[in-house]
Amino acid sequence: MFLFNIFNLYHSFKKYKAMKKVKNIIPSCLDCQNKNKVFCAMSTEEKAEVSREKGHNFYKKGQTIFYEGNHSNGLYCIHSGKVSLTKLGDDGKRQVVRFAKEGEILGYRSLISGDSYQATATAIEDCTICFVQKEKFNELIATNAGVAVNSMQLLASDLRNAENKLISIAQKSVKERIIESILLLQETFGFENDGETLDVTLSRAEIADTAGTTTETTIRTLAKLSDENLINLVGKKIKILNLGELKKACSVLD
Amino acid sequence: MFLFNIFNLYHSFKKYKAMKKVKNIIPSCLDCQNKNKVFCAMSTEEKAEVSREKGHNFYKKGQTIFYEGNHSNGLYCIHSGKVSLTKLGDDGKRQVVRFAKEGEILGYRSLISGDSYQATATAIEDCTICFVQKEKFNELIATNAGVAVNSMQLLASDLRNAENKLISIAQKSVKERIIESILLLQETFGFENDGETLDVTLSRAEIADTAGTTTETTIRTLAKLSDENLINLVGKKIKILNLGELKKACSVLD
DNA sequence: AAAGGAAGATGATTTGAATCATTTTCTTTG
DNA sequence: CAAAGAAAATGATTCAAATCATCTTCCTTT
Repeated sequence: MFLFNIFNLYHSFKKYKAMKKVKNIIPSCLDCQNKNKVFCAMSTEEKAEVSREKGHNFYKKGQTIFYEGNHSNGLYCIHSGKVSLTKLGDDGKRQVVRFAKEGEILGYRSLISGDSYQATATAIEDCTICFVQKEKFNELIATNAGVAVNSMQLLASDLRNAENKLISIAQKSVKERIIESILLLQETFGFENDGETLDVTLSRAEIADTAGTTTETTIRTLAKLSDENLINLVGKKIKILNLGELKKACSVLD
Repeated sequence: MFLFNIFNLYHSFKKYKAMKKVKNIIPSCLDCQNKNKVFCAMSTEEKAEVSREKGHNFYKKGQTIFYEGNHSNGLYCIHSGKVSLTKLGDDGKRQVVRFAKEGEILGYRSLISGDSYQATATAIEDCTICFVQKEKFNELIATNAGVAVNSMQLLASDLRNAENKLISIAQKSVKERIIESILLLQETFGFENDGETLDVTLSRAEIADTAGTTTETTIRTLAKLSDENLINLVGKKIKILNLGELKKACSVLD
């Protein structure tokens, strides 16, 4: 009975911690510490105004922020947490298009093109995300050339990444693609304090959807990479043991 | 001897015709008949100015307009002719990223991102292409919001296409991808006067590079599609016999 | 603490497409 | 026109990765 209470207490505590982490107070854009590649061009007044009008929301791990095909009525700016953007193929198979973290914006492209959202955004860990109305963003783009230029540059860089990914998937082996996925995760989310553990947790299936392969093949390939001492697997955590070799192995020098 | 002369004459004539086709006089931007998704926002004065400063060039089929990795110092606007944009994979295999025809602009993305050209542009038939200096384009973007917005929209639409292509290559069979390539060619270049022959001529190898497969597989797959009476092959020319069925066959309903 | 379900792991089998090899057909050019 | 080279076609073989099937481990929930 005593043990049971301890047990319960422990769980309540875990939940409390999780809640606490999520239900942070949202700072206004004025003192948002994230580096943001688009909104950084705003003046203090503009920031204050956006901040006044914006909304925000909490998303637990696994929750969907918006769906591919949904009508787009604004843009999302990640205040904290990590997000995956996926698209569905004709047969329903998921493909990760990119990952995003705090400071990054989602769904801005649809505002520019006037389309509906082109991908589904899902929280891969608990998130706090602000929402800026379509009208506000369009107004900003029209009045602040800096914001417009930054948006264009972001688009251009997303496009470059998409095309590079295209070539990878078209031409590289599964092993190389899985390595690329690991490297992408490293570049996007970096390491934990130990300097070698990737600071994300994905299921094997999610990694498979990133590399464009199946779960089974991903499991086998990760095991192989572990055998080769390039990475180390502890549960869902991936440590990169030899970044240089890993990078070498995914060029064709292999 | 007489016959030989006729023969020579015939060949000279063919060459002359080819030359004539290429060495057209370039109209100024003011009376350029191409519909252009970016420059259409320019005023008459702006057009006149761009026209005064722009250059132009002739490219024979097979010639390269610019190379991936080259420093970008301006943007190309296709006046006539057809172009393929390709990227090289790490192992040197080519991948067609997109096709472009008269009215479309090439290399603008590099100006926006400040990178070097991200793809190689090659004339797939004789071309006349104008060249606008980087400085001029940047000036336009800064002073004409319409041009800026149009550029953004173009970027956004290129990005959407790239991501869709990514999913296709990642998830679809070779047959489906080849059909998609044929459909892409149809959408980009349309039909000849007969309303069924694709108005482009590509080698099997080029189709393979578009679909992300090998030449042999492309040949076999085209033959199969021909057997199924979906297309018809006469030399390098492809006729689409049943557009509806073809579209159906490349969704997974297959 | 136990049950149930999800995720991970592993083996066996199949298969689509690449690769290699050769032949045939077109195109170009001296 | 004939030779040479490129592109297309076809067959045989190999192989990487998907699929199918089963089992284990981990996590959640009651």
